[in-house]
Amino acid sequence: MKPTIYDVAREAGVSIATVSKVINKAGRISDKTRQRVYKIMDDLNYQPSVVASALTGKRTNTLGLLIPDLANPFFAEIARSIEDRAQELGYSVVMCSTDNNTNKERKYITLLRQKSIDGFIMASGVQEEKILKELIEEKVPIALVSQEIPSLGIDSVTVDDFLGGYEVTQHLLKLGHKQIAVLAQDERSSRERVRGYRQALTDSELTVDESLILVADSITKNNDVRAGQLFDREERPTAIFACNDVLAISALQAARERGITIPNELSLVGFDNTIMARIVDPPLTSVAQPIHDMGRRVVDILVSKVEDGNAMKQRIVLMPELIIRGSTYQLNEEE
Amino acid sequence: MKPTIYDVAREAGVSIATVSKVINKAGRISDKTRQRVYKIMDDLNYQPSVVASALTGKRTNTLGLLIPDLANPFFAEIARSIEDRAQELGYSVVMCSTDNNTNKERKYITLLRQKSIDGFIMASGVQEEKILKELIEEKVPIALVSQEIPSLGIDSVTVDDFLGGYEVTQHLLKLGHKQIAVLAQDERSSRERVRGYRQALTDSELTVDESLILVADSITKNNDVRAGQLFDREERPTAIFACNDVLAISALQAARERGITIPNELSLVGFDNTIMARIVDPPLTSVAQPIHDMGRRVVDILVSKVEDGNAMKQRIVLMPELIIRGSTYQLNEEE
DNA sequence: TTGAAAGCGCTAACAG
DNA sequence: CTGTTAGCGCTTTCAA
Repeated sequence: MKPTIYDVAREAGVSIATVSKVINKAGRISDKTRQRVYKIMDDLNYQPSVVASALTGKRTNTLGLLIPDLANPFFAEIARSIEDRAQELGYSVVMCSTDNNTNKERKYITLLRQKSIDGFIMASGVQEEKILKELIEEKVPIALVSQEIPSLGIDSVTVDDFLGGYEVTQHLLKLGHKQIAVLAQDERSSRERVRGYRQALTDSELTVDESLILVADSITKNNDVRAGQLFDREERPTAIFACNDVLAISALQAARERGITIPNELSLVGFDNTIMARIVDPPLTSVAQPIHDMGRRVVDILVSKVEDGNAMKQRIVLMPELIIRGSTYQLNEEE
Repeated sequence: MKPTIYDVAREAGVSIATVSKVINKAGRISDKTRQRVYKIMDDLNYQPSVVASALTGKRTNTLGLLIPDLANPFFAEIARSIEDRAQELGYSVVMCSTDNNTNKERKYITLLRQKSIDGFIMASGVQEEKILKELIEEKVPIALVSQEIPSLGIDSVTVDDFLGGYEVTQHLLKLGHKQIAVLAQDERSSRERVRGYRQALTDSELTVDESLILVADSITKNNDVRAGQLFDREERPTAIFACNDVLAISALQAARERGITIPNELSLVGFDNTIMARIVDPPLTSVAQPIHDMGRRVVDILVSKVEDGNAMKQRIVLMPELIIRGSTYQLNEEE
């Protein structure tokens, strides 16, 4: 059997209260007893039970992470950075892939609440505000990453999607592109990026051609079809801004299948700057999100809320960075 | 405050024991009381506390997953499939990226044991057998995935790495390659793959040129340098077998930098068939592991051990599948 | 500086 | 079929 606090107390010839105090570095314990207790704990290889201590109202030191899809490189990287920071602060994290499905979100949340986790990080694009409201009402600490819901005033760490979209578009405009298509996802972040795109066009006194903006259906995998639509138009766009690298790469493949060369005949920009952007050929111009930082900050925020109920609310917006690679190119004059 | 079993009991006018029984569908309860209790639980939005029930010796319904690196696409996919299956069976999973670092492994294991998780899945290439032995002695359920340690007789789900290496090599031999280099990692699985490579050569009555086998140091990121070494030899190999896609892709990039075209001047094979294999150009011939199946099976095994202490031990070996894509090519006669 | 004892929410005999 | 009660391992007053 695993030793309990009673075993330690008995061996050390003290009461369990004393042992508890030395474990938690609480109260005043004489150096002598403290040493003795430490020694016994060591000898017995005693590990306090988090379960028991949680039952008395202490924390479980466990966070829940709701994320759309762990197998997606972007989210996998976020998950990793979150996990690293959590670990540094003494927390474990249980991860749940939601596929952005409201039912799964619900299920996971109930499940994790039964397990008394200390707080939630939502990287999932929670659509149902009700879910979040309930959590807030019950004072469960939450922090969002890579999404924000201004109306609820929840702490969050995001990247300035609007700016990202704006910069991408400006970059393409500078290269001489006027026919810039957009491949978006049905998500808040995509919408912001598209807003940036519109703004950049407007600022350059160009009109927005709505037919160039395609929203991919997030469930079905028919992204290629979408991209295809763009290529099969009579007047093919000279550039595509994809709202994430996955979309960009499906466009890249669709182009390849049609013998359209990138960047000569088509410039392509992605978003997220995942590992995939670096390995395709030509390497993909993409907008980098400071993933590492985002994970770290969101954990810091959540933990501060967990450990101090009325920690200051914060909404952190980090800057995106356009990483220019080989997939974008000066438009030829003659075209 | 969250309602407790007492609140439910009081409202329903029964004892907590009765409530406990309806929650756990144990004992015999009249339909009438059951319905009443259910109704109250619903009205109060009562959620039983896993923490409290765990303290009485029941399970936490939580598994620990030790994995080298969540940000690595191969492991991310495994993690996702494990999580999906666990969720189906009512378990949550705590994920820990170990970087194959023994200290981290130790730390995570202690941490998770304090939290009374029900069992461990090790996808991490645990080197220190002692760690595992301890766990086994203390009867903590464990299952390995993507690695096996025959000496300890631990349940595991793996792919036949030897066969994978063998098939890759045969494929290359059939294409006429004789100078086949290997890029390996310092891991058990790589060693098996290399063993398959050697066997295939031997079976074709070719001698193994040890200088063609390079083992990458897993920590430093100098894979490119390794690949470079191969290209800068006087007699350049005509094919490279990389023991995983990441290595393959660094070789691909090194080749690209040197203007060596694939597959004309160099055939390249990877392993794992991650998403990366599909998106590079040319697409990478790679060995597919049935990741989805592996995750599922390993969870099934672990859960069966958790729920039935003396479930049968199993070591499952699944078959790899060589996926031939554009990166491997018939060697020209004249060369 | 230490210890006795109550209690956290639930389970599992056991008794009725 | 239902209730009483003694823990599970730990924290936390409150006394000593």
